[in-house]
Amino acid sequence: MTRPDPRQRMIQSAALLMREHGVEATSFSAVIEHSGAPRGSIYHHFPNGKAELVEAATRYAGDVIAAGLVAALGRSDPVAALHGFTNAWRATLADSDFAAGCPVVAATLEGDRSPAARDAAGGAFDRWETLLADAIAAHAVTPERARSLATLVVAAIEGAVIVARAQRSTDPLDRVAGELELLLSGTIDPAAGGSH
Amino acid sequence: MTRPDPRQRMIQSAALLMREHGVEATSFSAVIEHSGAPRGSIYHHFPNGKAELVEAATRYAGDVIAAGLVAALGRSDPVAALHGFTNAWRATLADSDFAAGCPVVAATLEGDRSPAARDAAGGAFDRWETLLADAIAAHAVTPERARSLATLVVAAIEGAVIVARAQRSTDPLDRVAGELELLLSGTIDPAAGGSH
DNA sequence: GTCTATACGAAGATAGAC
DNA sequence: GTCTATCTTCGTATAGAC
Repeated sequence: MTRPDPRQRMIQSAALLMREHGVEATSFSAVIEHSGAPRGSIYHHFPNGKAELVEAATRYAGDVIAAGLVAALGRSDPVAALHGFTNAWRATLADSDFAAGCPVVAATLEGDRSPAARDAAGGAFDRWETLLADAIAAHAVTPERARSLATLVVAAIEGAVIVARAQRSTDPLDRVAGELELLLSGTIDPAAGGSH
Repeated sequence: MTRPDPRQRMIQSAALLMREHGVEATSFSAVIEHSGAPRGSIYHHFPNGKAELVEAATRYAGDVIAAGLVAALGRSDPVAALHGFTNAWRATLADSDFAAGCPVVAATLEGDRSPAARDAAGGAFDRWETLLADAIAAHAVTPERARSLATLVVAAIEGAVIVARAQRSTDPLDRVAGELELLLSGTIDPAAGGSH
């Protein structure tokens, strides 16, 4: 358990701050303070400045969530994995008093000044969709249908997290999760695809 | 067709700028320039400064979309109304080169410094959900189910718009719209509720 | 209601020492 | 790799004249 290098800590801190306060409000000062990284080395680690940090943080967040998806889909069927994911979001919302959202969404919304970060966000969404779509397609669903179901799941959960933050309640997420699980369990064939 | 007063023009401009650049990047200078409103009267019209402007813009955007929902649901069934709405979003995305999103979402994400705006966003989401839920419940669906379907629709569309912006493509929105229409048309009873 | 001028702070970024 | 100092720009907000 070696301590991660400053660069990595800054990236993690940036992702955490972005998901709570947005990209614009995630200043270098805030990242320095949160990560405990040395002040003087920002432009050593990120020569292109903030745009580079934001892009790296977006990519990092995308990777973390993708890894979670891979793990969840590897040990259970899509419906159970979805259930676990919405549970994790519930915990994140409650633990942060509804301040924390998704860093990838933050990068998308303020992406007009960081095209690279926005593209990284688009790539992250695509990877999540593909992971989900492949898992769904393994259960006797056509690839096209699996893809549109996967997009719906990703979009609906991201949207539900936003509504939940605005209303300071997990109820919207609960309702969305219920509908998604109902739809998914009614569409896929539980018998197929089971390598579990 | 009288020209709206400066205050109203500033509110509209703020909403337009917020949906493209976010709350933080919507500066007074930008609002002044976009609206053509007089510089010196900002704090005359908005004594509480930017927080007040952002709250007003969020409320305004919520009202505009709610009015659109009322109109669409008044002249057609929920499925057709949904179709019209996603079409409108497609146009907004394409016309803005995928820069424009939803001002209410923007207010939610950067709502840690404008609690009033965030609350207005939560209220807007709730009204949209209620409008949709009532319309769905009129078609032989239980109120609880109608509510969760309505939340899913709102969340999924907002999420799809975000994914579409990140990927600079309307495809995600197309897939989500297709799934939502399929789900909705398969759940509601077209014969019921028809005052059309 | 609208103007100009200005105070004040914070942000991103650069330069040069160590 | 990390430090400090500094430049520049831009933001919100206020004061006081018209």
